[in-house]
Amino acid sequence: MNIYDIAKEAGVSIATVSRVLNNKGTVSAATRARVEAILKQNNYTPSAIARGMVSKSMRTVAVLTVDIRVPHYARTAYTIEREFSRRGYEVILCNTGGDRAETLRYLQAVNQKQVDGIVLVGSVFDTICQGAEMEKLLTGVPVVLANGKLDLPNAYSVTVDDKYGVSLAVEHLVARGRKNIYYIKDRDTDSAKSKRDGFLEAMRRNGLEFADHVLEAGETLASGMETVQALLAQGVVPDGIVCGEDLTAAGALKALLRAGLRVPEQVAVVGFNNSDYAHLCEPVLTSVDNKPEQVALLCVQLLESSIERSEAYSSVVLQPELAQGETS
Amino acid sequence: MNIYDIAKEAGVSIATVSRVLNNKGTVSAATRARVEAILKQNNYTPSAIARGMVSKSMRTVAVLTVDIRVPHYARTAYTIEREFSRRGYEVILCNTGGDRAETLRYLQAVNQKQVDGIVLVGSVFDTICQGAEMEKLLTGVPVVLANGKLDLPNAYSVTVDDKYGVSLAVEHLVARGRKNIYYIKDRDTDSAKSKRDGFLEAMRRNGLEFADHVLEAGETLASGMETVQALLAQGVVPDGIVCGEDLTAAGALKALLRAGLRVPEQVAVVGFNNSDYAHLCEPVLTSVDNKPEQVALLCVQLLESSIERSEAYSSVVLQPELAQGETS
DNA sequence: CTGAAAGCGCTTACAG
DNA sequence: CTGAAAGCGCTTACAG
Repeated sequence: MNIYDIAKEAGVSIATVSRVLNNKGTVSAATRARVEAILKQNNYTPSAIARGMVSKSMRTVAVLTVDIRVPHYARTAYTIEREFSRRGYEVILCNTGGDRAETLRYLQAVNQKQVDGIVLVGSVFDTICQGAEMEKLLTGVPVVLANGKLDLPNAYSVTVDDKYGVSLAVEHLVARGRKNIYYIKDRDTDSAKSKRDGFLEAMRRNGLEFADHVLEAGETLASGMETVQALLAQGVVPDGIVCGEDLTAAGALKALLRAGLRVPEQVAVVGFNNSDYAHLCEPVLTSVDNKPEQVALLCVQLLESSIERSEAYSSVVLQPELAQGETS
Repeated sequence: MNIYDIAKEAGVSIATVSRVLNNKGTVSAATRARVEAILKQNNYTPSAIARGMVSKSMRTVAVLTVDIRVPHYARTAYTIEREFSRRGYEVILCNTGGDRAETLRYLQAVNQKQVDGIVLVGSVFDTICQGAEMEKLLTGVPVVLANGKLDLPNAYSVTVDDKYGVSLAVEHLVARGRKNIYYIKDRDTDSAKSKRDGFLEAMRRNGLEFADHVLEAGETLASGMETVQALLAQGVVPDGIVCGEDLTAAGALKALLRAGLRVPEQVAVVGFNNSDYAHLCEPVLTSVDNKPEQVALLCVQLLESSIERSEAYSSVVLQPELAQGETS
């Protein structure tokens, strides 16, 4: 059932049907009523593909992220999807695994589908999306990065000041009298580096020893746990641990509890993301809230303005806050 | 840059360009080489919309779920997305919130976009998708349900035997000598009811008291905690608790630990989903593994067969397993 | 207020 | 092996 069938049944031209469909142009009340009745009784739905053919838009945006199973990405992607849905867009989800080749594949695919915009969720993308090949794909379509930066004329970013976030955590521990503070770093993205820098700066500012106080871990619960176990095995008992992720913080907490240490009395722990993971911990993890919902909402607003009014916007930086739990 | 531009530059017809693009029909080696060179040097990408116009397919599927932030849905949706991506499809993500009106909106949208298939993730959809209005939207496109059932000729389902899963948990506790076992039920979906039935049946089978042993809770950590706190406040100390979700189980565990009870020595706890939540708990939660990745993979295989070969498949039921942790 | 016609960018029989 | 033409289902100037 297409617009021709409707036109025939209503005894009008397809142009008229199109007009009532889109409430555009002028149609006499009588004609409109007749066409609408036929539309209804045939349960007609216009083809978005045919419409896209002429408008060059399918009202679809692509969200590329590393892995939707990571709660922080899920929260961000969720809000992005909901906000775009309210605005009449569908969202294509892409799990790139942080892999360059996969990212390229996805960008090619959504480029062929002529998405109206792209949002890149995660700090990895500012490194991954370098190079002429990538830039070609990211050009000619509005792009916005959540927690990343890209030097392209059509790319905007919404970031959280990760460095400040970690420094908040350190200052918090210092205010509670902690001096022997360690940091667990879990990745090598720009964001992970800023966090580490925030740690180092805050430690220096407070005149605390920080040499060898940055521990490298993987992005898993087990790795957080093992890292702290290794530290304890060396005979080092910190009085504070700051982590770049709640997941590693939960692992750290596990290691401490299993070693019979009391948290926060003997060792305080602070995580990052203020996720469900933090709330699940017993005691509940103190964590840096980096506001993924706000980031997501701003991303959508920037992208929508870019798409619909092709306006130029500046990028936005949000300040994180400390969410007090019971581990500090 | 469209196919006409390429044709002109290569001095051939658009039909020939289309042939080399699709490796269809026959093209002389010389012509092919010339066209390919021009394609490359212009960085040409065919419009998926125009292709969709003729093929009536955008090679896109829609995944409707309640809320991608729920880890179990995230794991399912992740695998679905990855598997479809490998097969050359993009995935549209829809967070319906379990709401009927929203589900309808999403179905209308993806219907207009003529998606090639729909996967419904979650037990809510078998109740939500009842009614003529819904069925009209779900007709004419292959549909597959993960953890749900729908009585439509074109709808298949992959389910996990939830009832059996919970009975596994009960038998496990009984085998460890537990007798005063409670169940925490957190929703009212068909799946939640099967789980409860699994509890009741297993208790009956073992000759254990089960009247008033089903506690109603919300789908949150706090609610799981409060439910157990209320039970303890009544002076009841169970020796085993089975939960319909890891999240409520984590809450239950929290309540027990805070009440100074030892887990599993005094009270054993079993969750459901074998999620990261379970692993985060200290001690690590024993949990029923309901294999979301397997479910997702089967969904994709069923849907793909339906789409590409329009074959009829029967639905699949998977058996869950118990994942032994430290709380039992 | 309404219709005929062109155009969006492809694919696919059909001729040759 | 190659090209002319029709068709996919719409929207949009342009006439009238």
